Amino acid sequence: MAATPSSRPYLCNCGALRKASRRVSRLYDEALAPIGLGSSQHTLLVEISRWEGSQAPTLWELAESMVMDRTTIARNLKPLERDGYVAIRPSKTDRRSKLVSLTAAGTAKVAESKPYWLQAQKAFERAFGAKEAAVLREQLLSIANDHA
Amino acid sequence: MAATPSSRPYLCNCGALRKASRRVSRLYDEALAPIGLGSSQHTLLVEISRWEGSQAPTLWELAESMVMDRTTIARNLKPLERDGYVAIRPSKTDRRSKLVSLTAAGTAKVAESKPYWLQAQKAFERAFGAKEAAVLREQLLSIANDHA
DNA sequence: TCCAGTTACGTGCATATGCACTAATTTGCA
DNA sequence: TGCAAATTAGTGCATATGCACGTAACTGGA
Repeated sequence: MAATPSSRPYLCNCGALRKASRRVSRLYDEALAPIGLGSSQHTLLVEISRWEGSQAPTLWELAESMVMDRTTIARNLKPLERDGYVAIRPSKTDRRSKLVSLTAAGTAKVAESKPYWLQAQKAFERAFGAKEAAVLREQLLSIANDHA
Repeated sequence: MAATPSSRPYLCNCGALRKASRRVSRLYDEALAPIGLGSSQHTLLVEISRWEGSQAPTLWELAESMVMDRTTIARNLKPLERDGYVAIRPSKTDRRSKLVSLTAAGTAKVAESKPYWLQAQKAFERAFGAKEAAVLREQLLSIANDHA
């Protein structure tokens, strides 16, 4: 037990954020494990699915919306491409760009993952409160999207 | 610009947490770059320093307080040990355990890092609000330490 | 005392994360 | 038109993260 090093208050916003992020990531990882997706992969697939109906995003656009480095996105897509969930093809209007989209299998995987994801989502909100979680999410997203 | 895939609300607590975590980590990484520490390394050094005055933590205890996997802690300590900031020695009362502590150089590094860390800390709180940040930290730490 | 169960750690594997540097392409201005 | 500047992506490197599996050491009861 224990592991309470000091009673001094913990002041680092970054440290608190990362700790919570690790804890919650593991919760979602466990929930998604039965279908072979990690929390990060799941988030990525869902994010791509949010472009449905509009032009497929470039790597750069996807990186922006994921608040991720461009090169990180490219690498994180590798396993998903290998497993047939996403397709990456060069843009016809700009040969530098690559467009990312879900395959049929990818769309199906997102649908399949939903109940597992929901389980983690509910577990979190059972502990933290659903309304509190909604507020927290908004705060976190405003931090994430802070283009200051 | 742009990269707003959909106007549908973003519901995933885990996704929001990870996005915010990445954004803020980069803020702290940049601030700490001049002294050659990453945000994660800085947090780790500070966490170890919080044991000052009491028995040095074992890898297991440190992992607990960092909300990190045991093996992750061990590996993250490697660069810090290599650079002479932390010492890892076997426990004399339990030969399975290893105790982690700061070296003199490590203690000095924590002191040296403070103004750089403070700069990131203030930048964050300038944008998010100091009081709001304090509340957010408490929430994040309660999530991180949720032993449910 | 001795062994079964528990505990603390290390290694191999796979993914996650971002920076510096490089290559190809596009764009805008002279 | 033509080239300098900006944009988009890829590679190499280093660290971050956790799981499965294996090993050594401790602990408690028969």
